[in-house]
Amino acid sequence: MSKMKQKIKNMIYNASKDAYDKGTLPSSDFPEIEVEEPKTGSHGDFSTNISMIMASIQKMPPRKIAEAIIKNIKDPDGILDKTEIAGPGFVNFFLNKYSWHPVLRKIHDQDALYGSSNIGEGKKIQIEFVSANPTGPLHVGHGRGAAVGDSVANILLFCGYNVKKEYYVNDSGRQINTLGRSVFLRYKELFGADVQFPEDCYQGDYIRNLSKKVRAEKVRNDNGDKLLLMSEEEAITYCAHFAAKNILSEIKEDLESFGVVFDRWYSEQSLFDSGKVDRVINDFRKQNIIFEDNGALWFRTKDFGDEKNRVVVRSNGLTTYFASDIAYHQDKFDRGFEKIIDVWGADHHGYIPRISAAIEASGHTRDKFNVILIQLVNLLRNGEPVAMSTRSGEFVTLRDVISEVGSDAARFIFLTRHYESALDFDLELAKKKTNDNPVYYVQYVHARISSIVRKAQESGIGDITWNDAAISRLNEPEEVQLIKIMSRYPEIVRCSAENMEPHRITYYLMSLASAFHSYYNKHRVLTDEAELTFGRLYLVIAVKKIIRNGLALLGVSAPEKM
RNA sequence: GCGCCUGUAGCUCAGUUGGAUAGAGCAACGGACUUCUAAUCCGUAGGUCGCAGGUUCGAAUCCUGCCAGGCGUACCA
Repeated sequence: MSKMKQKIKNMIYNASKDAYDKGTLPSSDFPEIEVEEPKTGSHGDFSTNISMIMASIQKMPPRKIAEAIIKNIKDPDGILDKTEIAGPGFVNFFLNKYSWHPVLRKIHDQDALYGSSNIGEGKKIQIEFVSANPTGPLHVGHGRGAAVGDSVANILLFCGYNVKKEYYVNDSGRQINTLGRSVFLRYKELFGADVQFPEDCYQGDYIRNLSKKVRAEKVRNDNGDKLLLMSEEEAITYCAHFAAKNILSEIKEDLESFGVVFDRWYSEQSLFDSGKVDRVINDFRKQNIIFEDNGALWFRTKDFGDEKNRVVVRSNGLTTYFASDIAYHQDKFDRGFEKIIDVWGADHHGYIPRISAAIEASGHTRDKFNVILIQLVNLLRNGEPVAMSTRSGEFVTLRDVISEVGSDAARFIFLTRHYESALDFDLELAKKKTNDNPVYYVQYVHARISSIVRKAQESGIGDITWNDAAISRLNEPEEVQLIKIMSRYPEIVRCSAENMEPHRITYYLMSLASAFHSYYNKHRVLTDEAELTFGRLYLVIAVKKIIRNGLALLGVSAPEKM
């Protein structure tokens, strides 16, 4: 909470108490005081609804209570201009314009840490995101998950959590086998074999490229046709490993160019190799949480609120993904994470009750498990849908998008919506350098201020530090407005962390940018008066710092020049 | 059928966790560059918050029931 808000709260509390002591208010049972910032300026800088809440307790009409409170308000620091009663009984507080100035000092002092907090109290928290199967390149949908996951991680870190980012690699199971089969068939084609390429194999061109890479790899030792001499099973396994490794390193590259770096890449196969999957299945069998029916092993997810029980080992002896997921999520808690976040595509939402069940069965409460469901991304070009079908292999990859519109624009656009609503991503729009495209609108503020600072330095103005006389010159309504907006930043960040909603920061930055651009157009920073210039530089540098900090949380750069 | 998400200005979306007269951008119209970056700004216009009830001082927000769209509902991943 902002310092200012806390001050107002204290004033209200003390005033209520004084009113009770004097007998104006009959009850000392005060509800929690809520102070908010009204959206319309005519309702003051802060406002409280306390008298409406108190009405039933005090058995008095709200406006009477408001009167009693206002009469007892004390303002030793002189921050108030006036107070008033409005509407059904709101008490509105109008602050003296000078009372906002200390916010600027705080921004300069805390610098890159302005807006940070310790609400996380160092709690170990893990966020797992992207986790795309290494069977093909990342596409735009994965990009949205990456942008959201990475940004949430940044925000939580900024708020005092001990955050680890993880990518779960599905490097085992059927789809990896299919990958190997797809590559091997294309490989055979390279040697003139006439193959009927099955529909359930991966269709994309990248499979052909991989088969060529397999051949090239082998060519160092022999004619490149070595795989044809192996058993089919051996060859497929070889291709599978080769291809998965290759694709995974491409995925890693793509993510890095998108500014996303993981702390750990966790292999699904390792859960089998270390025996963790077997162990958890055995444990749960003993506890009768897993039972046998019709030759398959079932998890009693229904007992934990799921709509039906789920298979963990099929009657053919193969485990389902759910089996390794149980072990994986148990392992997350075993590693000491107090809270885990999974970022999934919304089409996986049916999976939540299953994993929740597994977590509860492992002895953890389900409130420690959070899922962020990312809704669909519709890729458009000039308003027309771009074909995207993984089946035919015709999809626009994240790599394509980044190279076309840039990482900054892509990340920002992914974060301009709440992740719970579907997003239209228009490639042409993302490249536009107008107000249609808010990325540049925000970055432009940073570049403009950088330019002003450069000019100031050229004219010999040295370090900009707090100076009472200079700061007191900041009286223009647009200046006070800017400071007020800046004072809200820490609360925005906190809110964004609590709800795991990066878009709140995106919107905040747009409104700060808007206020700055207005100010810039109306007033000059570099004036003939040294003192005024100094004060205004102090102001705009504060804006610059917040823009930089906020963009950093979104994973977007803050350019000095544009 | 059941479950999850969505429904706010012509379009794309916010909405401080229940507050006062519901806000931005785009598109439309009219203005502002000899001055720190016009990738900007200022102004006008635009609304039955899907519909109907309910909860209370007060509802876009909470509860119920409908309507519409998307997704999911495998011994698939």
